[in-house]
Amino acid sequence: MMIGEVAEKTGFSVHTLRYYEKIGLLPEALRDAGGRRVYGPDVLVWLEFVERLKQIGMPIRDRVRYAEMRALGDSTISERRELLWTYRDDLAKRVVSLSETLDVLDAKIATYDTAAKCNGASR
Amino acid sequence: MMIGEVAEKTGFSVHTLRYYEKIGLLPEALRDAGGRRVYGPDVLVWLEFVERLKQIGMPIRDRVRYAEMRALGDSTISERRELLWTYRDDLAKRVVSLSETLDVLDAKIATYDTAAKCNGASR
DNA sequence: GCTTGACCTGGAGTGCACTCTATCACCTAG
DNA sequence: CTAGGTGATAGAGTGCACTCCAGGTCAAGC
Repeated sequence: MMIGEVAEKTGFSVHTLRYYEKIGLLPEALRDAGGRRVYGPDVLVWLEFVERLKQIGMPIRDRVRYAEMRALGDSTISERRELLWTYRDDLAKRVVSLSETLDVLDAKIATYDTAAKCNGASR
Repeated sequence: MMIGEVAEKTGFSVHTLRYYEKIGLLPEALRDAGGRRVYGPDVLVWLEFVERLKQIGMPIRDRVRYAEMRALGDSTISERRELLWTYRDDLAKRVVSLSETLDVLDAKIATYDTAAKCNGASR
C-alpha cells in the first residue's frame, strides 16, 4: 500500500500520516525504489487503535509513548498496561457522563418541541 | 457572588470566565460600586450546561451561537433545537463508540495481565 | 518526450481554546 | 496607613494537533 491508500482507508490525511511518522507514532515505513513509503496491512490495525486512543482523549505525547513502548517489545508490557490503566477510569466516567448528557440533551430538545407546539411553529 | 466564587464552584478559571464573557458565552455581568462583576446563582446552572456542551465536543463558536440565541428569548427556540439536534446523533454514536473502546481497552489490559503472569512480573 | 498525478522533504502557518502578563483599583485586617 | 488579596483591563503568549506550502522526484499513459 502507498500512503494515499492508507489515508483513504483510515481517514487520516496523508499529511497527518507523515506527521505521525515524524513524531514516532507510526514506525518508519519501508520505501520502494523511488523512496516512497510502502505499508503492509498491519498499519491499518495499528492506526485503528491509535484512533481509539485519540478518541478517549489520550494526548499525542502519550500515544507516542505507547507506540515507542510497543516498538520495544514485550519488556514494556507492564508499562503499557499502566499507561492504558491511567486512562481507563476516566474513560469509564466519561461514558457515564456522556450518556447522562445525552439524556439532558434529549430532555432539552423535548421541551423545545413542546414549547414550539404551544406557540405554534415559532417565528 | 464574585467571579472567584463562580470559578471555584464551576471549575472554570477566573480568566476563562472573563474570556467567556468577552466572547459572549456569558451574559455581561452586573457590576458592584467598584466595577467588579456580581453574579446571581443562575450563572452556575448555565455554566454547567455550557460544560456539557463543551464535553460533547461542540466548538466554542457554536456554544456562543447558542448563548446568543438563548439571550434573544423564545423566538429562537426552534433554531436552538436545531443546533442541539445536529450534535445529538454524533453524541449517541460517540457514547456507543466509547463504550466499545472501553471494552477494547479492558480486553487489552487483560491480555497484558495474562502476558505478565506468563512471564512472571516483568521487570 | 511531455504532462499528469501521486509521492517526497523541511519548515512555516493555522485554528482552537484558553492562559498569562503587566499594570492598575479597591477593600479589609492588623 | 500599609500590606495582602481580590478584582479590573488590554493584549500577548501557549500548547496542541495538525495542515499547508514551496520546490522537488518519479512512473505511467498519450
